[in-house]
Amino acid sequence: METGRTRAAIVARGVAVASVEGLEGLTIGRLAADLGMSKSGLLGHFGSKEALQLEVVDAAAAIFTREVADRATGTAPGLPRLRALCAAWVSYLEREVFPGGCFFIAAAAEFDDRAGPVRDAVAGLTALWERDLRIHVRLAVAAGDLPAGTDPDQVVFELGGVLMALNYGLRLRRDPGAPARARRALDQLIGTGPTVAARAGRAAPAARPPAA
Amino acid sequence: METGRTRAAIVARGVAVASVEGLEGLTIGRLAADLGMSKSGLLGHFGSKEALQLEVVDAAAAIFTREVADRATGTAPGLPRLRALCAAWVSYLEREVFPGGCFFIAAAAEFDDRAGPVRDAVAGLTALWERDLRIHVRLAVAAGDLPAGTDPDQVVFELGGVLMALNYGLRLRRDPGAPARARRALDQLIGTGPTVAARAGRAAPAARPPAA
DNA sequence: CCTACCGATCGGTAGG
DNA sequence: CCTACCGATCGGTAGG
Repeated sequence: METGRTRAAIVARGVAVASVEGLEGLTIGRLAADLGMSKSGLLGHFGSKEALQLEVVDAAAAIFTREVADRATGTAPGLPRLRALCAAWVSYLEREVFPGGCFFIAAAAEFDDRAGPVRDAVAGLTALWERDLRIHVRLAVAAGDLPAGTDPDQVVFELGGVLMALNYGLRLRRDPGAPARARRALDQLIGTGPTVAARAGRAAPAARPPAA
Repeated sequence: METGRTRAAIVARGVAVASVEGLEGLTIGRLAADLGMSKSGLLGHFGSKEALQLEVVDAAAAIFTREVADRATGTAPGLPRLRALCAAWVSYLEREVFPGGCFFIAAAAEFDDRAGPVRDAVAGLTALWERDLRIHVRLAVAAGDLPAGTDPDQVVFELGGVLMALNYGLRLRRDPGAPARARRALDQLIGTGPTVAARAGRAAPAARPPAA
C-alpha cells in the first residue's frame, strides 16, 4: 500500500465524485482535470480504471467505518451497540458524509447486476457490515434484550430497509423529515424504551413468525 | 404519441437495458446494434438521448402499472387494496418483470443527485405511486382497519424501505429468502391477520408516536 | 430509415 | 510525473 499524498488525493476526490456520479461515472480524464494533472500521470498510480475503482471502494469503506462503526465502539455489545450503530448510521446520512448520500447503497444499486471485482468488493463489504449488525442482534437476544426467537437476519434485513428508505427520502425526495421517520422506524425494530420488561411484554415485531 | 412498431421495439429494448445498465448506460450505439439498425435511424425517432430516456421511463411506468397497480384493482379500497398492492409489488420483484430488478429503485439511485427532466420524471412517478399507497393507508385508518393516529407518510416510508431491502436482497445478495423476509416485514406493517379486532388489540407499529 | 461524418471523450500505451 | 498518441465509442448532424 502506497502512502503518496497525490495518490491519496486522487482516491479522496474519486470517492466524492463516485458517490454522486457513480463508480462508472468516475472517469480518468475528469478526475485528472479536477486535480490539475494529466490522465497518464493519474492512471500511473493505479494501472487501470478498475484498480482505481477498487481503491475508491476501499477508501469509502474506511470512511464508513470511521464515521459509523467507530462511533459506537464505546457502547456495550448487544442491544446498546446495535442502537448506537443504527443511530450513527442515520447521523452519517444526515451529516452527508458523502456528498451523494450513502456510498454503498449507491454502489450496490449500480453494480448489483454486473459481474467482476468491483461488484464483489461492494458485496463483500456490505456483507461484513451486515454481519456486524447480526452479531449484536444475536447478543441482544442472548442477553434477553430482544425477544427470544428473534430472527437476526430478519432484523438486519429490516434495518437495511429503513436506511435505504432514509437515503431515498433525503436524496430523491429531499425530505428533511426523513431522518425522523427513520428513527421512528428503528425505534419499532430495536426499541428505545428503557426497560427490557416493557419490550418483552408487548407483541415483538422481530420475533413474530411468518404468517405460514 | 407515435405508435410505430420500430419505435415501440426501441423503447422496449431500452427499458430492459436501462434496468440492468442504468439509464445513462443506455447508449444509442449499443441500442442500435442490439436492434440491427443505424444510430441515426434510431435517434431519428426521439431527437436526443434525453428524449429517449424519458420515453423509456414512461414505458417502465406503464409496465409497473400493469404488473403491480392493476393487479390490485379487484380489491376493496383501504387495507385490502394496500395489502394487495404490496403483495403485487413483492411478486413483481420475484417475477423479475425487469431483468435488473425494480426499474424505479435503480433509476432513483442513479438520478437522485442529478438535475434535469429525467430526474424530475423519476421523482414524479415515484411520488404518484407513494400517493396511491398513502390514499389507501388513510382509507384503512378511516375504516378502523389501521389504528387511529397512524401516520400515512410513516407507513409509506417503511413500506418503501421493505421493498428496497427486497430489491437489494435479490439483486446484490442474491438471497432467495428475501421475498419471505419482505412478506414478513410487510405483515408487521400492514398485517395479514384476518380480524381487525386482533390488530386493534395489540401494540400497533404504525400508530406508535415518535419517541419524543 | 440509410451512409458518412463531426468534435469530444473514453480507457489505455509508448516513451521519456 | 509529462507529451503525444492509439483505436473505440460517445451523442449528434448533414444530406439524402
